[in-house]
Amino acid sequence: MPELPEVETVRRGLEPAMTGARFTKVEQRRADLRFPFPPDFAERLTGRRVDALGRRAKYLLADLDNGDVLVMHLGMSGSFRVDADMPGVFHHDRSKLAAHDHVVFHLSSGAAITYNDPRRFGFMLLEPRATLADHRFFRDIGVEPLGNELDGALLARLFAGKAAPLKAALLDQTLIAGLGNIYVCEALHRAGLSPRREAGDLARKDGGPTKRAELLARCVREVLEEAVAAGGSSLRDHRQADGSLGYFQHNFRVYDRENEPCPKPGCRGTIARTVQSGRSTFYCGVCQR
DNA sequence: AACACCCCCTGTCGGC
DNA sequence: TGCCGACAGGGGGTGT
Repeated sequence: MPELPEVETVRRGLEPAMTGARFTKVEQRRADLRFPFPPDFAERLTGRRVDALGRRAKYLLADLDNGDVLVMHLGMSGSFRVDADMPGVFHHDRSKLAAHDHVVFHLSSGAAITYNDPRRFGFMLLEPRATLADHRFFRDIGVEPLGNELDGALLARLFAGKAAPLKAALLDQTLIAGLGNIYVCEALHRAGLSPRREAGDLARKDGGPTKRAELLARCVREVLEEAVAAGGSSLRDHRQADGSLGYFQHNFRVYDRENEPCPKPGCRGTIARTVQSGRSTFYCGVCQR
């Protein structure tokens, strides 16, 4: 599920239970997810307090009271579940564990937070806050699309000289961080731009932004903001931390809508599917140029 | 440097 | 019904 709006939704769901709480017990139920857990993972977390729960791109960042950061990435299929008010009730004493529940955080708030991830493309790291920006996973991460920086001018600067198609450039986390396959397709449709158009085409010769760059920057922000407001998208029954469903999937205009009529008012096109960089692209060949 | 691929892993779905 | 391939929200690593 998780692109920026979904990760932000997870962050908001976990924040009340985590912030200010201490880890009273950490159950690590296997040695690795995508990567091995950090050495002594459970021991190093136990007793620590969470000072703040943040997000960078698609990463969740729990700032701990000893200067470390618990970094969590959901990969393709990761999710968190919060069971509130269960002091002393440990999952391994009950039959509450589900398949693919890999980590359980028991917190002094009384909440138990369970990480579930069938495909195990997610991972957790424990890194000092002071050097996190230098970590190889974070060193080259691009701009936050919902921060104040992303406008047509910046988009043009990022894309200038790039021969890659817009689809690939928007997916490139070293340029803009947090967009994934769904929201790239949606933003391009809103902007009326072909996913195949050269990214460099959005910069003028003098490096300034074209009208298309201004429009695309607006559409990227708009679709992400709407999705965050809707609690993200719930595909394949994916749920928010509190068990509720995000509903932005009902607002998809092109994603997973191959052969449906283009929803743009007045457009007579049909949504097509193609493959770019090994991922499905959904678009309307009539109104997206 | 800037691609294009392949891979990690499990579950689901459509076609035969 | 069962089997098999294709595909799924990500992204690190390798090779050209």
